[in-house]
Amino acid sequence: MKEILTRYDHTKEPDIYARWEAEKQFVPSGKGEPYSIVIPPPNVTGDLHLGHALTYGIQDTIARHQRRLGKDVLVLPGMDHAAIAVQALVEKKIQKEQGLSRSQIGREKFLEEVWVWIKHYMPRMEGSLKRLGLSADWNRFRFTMDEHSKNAVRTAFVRLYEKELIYKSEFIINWDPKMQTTISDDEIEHLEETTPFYTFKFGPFEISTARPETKFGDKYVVMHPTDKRYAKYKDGETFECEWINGKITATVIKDEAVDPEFGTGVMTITPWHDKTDFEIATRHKLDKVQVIDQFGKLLPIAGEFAGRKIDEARKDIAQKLQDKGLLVKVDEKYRHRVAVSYRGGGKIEPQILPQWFMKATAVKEAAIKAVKSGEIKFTPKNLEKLYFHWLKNLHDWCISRQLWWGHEIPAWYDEDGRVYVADSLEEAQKQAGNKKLTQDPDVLDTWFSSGLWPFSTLGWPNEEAPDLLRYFPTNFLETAPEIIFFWVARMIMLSEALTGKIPFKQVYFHGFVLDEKGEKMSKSKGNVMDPMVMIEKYGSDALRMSLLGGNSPGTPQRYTEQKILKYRNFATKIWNASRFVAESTSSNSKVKTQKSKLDHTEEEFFKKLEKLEQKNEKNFAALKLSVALEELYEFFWHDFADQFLEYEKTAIREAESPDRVEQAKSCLLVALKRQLVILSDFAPFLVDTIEKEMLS
RNA sequence: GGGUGGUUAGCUCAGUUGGUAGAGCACUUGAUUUACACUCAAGGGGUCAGAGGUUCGAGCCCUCUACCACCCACCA
Repeated sequence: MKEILTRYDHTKEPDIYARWEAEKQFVPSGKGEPYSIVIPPPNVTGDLHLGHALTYGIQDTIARHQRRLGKDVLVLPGMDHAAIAVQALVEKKIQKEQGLSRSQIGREKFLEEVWVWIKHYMPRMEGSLKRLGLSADWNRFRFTMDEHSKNAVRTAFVRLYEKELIYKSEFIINWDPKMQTTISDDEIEHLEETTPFYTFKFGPFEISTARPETKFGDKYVVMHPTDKRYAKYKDGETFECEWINGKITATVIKDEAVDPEFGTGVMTITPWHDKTDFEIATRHKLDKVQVIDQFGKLLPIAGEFAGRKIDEARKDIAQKLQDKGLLVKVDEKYRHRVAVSYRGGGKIEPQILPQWFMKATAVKEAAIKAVKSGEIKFTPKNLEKLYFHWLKNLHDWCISRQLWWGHEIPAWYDEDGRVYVADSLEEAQKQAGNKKLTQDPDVLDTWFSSGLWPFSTLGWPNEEAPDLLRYFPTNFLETAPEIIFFWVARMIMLSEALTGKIPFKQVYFHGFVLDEKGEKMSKSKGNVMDPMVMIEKYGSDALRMSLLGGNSPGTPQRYTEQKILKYRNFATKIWNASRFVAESTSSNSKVKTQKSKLDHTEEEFFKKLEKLEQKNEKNFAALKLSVALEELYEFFWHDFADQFLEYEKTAIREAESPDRVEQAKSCLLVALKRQLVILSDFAPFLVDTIEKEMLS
């Protein structure tokens, strides 16, 4: 036998993966009980981060375990076009490289640039996923913007429209003036800000606002119906009132949305630019007036301020009100939250615009039931509460985006503005006769196509697609709790609406991977740890085990290189214990254990090993991967390597009969092999190498 | 304002049918012609956030309090 190194050489891992692929190890056999995982497609926004390494590590560990149990395992890989995220990055890129904005470059050219981006990053990311050891069937790879996905999206849109679950309507939406698009409520984050808070006279009332620049069109003054201070003012009553640009006629409105405790308990409303105000105005059928345009500039209604940017005009407007003697007081240190686009970073300005919506009410009951009934299980279970809470308060989902990169909306308009929804222009033309049609310029929210992912990847809308029949609903979905609403809930809703089935049976949520200070890793903070660099340094298995071990589902973990060291050392330990067993048993290939001959120590050891195997299976069934790994670590290192192996080593050296030596060797070999089986879920590269180099 | 999770060794964290407190790192002492120094052996270090309750028995179940983290919400 050739000399074996004292270290596991992880640099050969890519070759091992290539061999696995060549041997078609990850192509489902089609035999046995099906077990399917459709991976959460990473955004094609760049390189993978540690969260990806964690999620795919969990999925692959589960997949390998199921495969080892004899199931017909499909792991379907794919990637997401990430409409707004990728568009923002490409816009930044062409701005930097060519000094051009997207409008300067034009839609067609811009999309070419996007594809250049995609084609650059997609292969890199595929390589990374393979480097993580993800045992996926790459023949079934899907991209959310490939032809198949496009077809699925069009079909879904048309069907939902026909079921009246999708509609177009004017509604108050979140407008991002920076990206020039609508975004959904979930794409907003709230940042605290200190800003002056003004109180003005408004007729007989005093009203407070942080945003005087929106107040030009205000002509309704609203208070709580039971507020005694204003009992003498009747709902619908009008009065003359001096305001920014002269006299106006204002109307009193009573509505429960007003908090009597806040400020003066009276407010004026700006329905075009505020959600609450919009709702009040809608309830009372009031006029809605636009004051700010899509670029964040004031419209002619602002009189002398027209054309000015809102932020700049604010102080001057307040000054004018003060000059007119309408200012009561200013609180300079008012803290409030501003809505900011999560992706683009622009300040959100609500606007009323015609947009496409998906109705929530009709499918949310089914989505609640799917989880309540236990058809879909969440791990950790407490996230079910979060899910129910969100669904209960769910409102319609704005699915159109004024972007260029994304799925085109399959809707066409004739010259009179009539809409035709169809899965192709030809079909739309059939409905429209000989009228000239133009397609809706908007694209769909990226989560619309992601929401179809578990079934669109398996062949839907072809309901006879073999993969769909065999592997849907899928068994396991692994993702981060932060996208429980964006993604998990929407997949469940869309699946119920389009297939009548649940999309998956088990959802497993991992926690955030944080830096050593407990802070989120981000490029701007410079605390990002690149999984590929860690793999270069320590090997893929060490990285995987370090992410899986020592934490529990849904809870965040602080992560340092030290943690990888622990498992890199574990890998070395396994390597050397195996090396010792292999080298000492190589002379006699026909080793076997005969239970009758086992001595007490051996018997106890094997009893304990059997217990470990049982516990391992139980832990996997309960999705306690961390516990399973830690138990394995303890057992292998301390029970096996430190004690049992030492015991047999002594026996081999000091034994008086050859039989005793044989027995010791066979015990070691059997014990090692059984442990390697369990280990192969967590450390596939290492175990494969040991088997190939030492035990074949 | 509402919700969820957390508080266990110096640090980072595990720990479910409730049964004498665990790991990694760090620390102390020792070992070595060694499978492995990415090692081994021995050891120090914990009123498991605080208070109360249930129980023969509580890190674990219940109640309250404190602090931390995250999420949600229309406070103009």
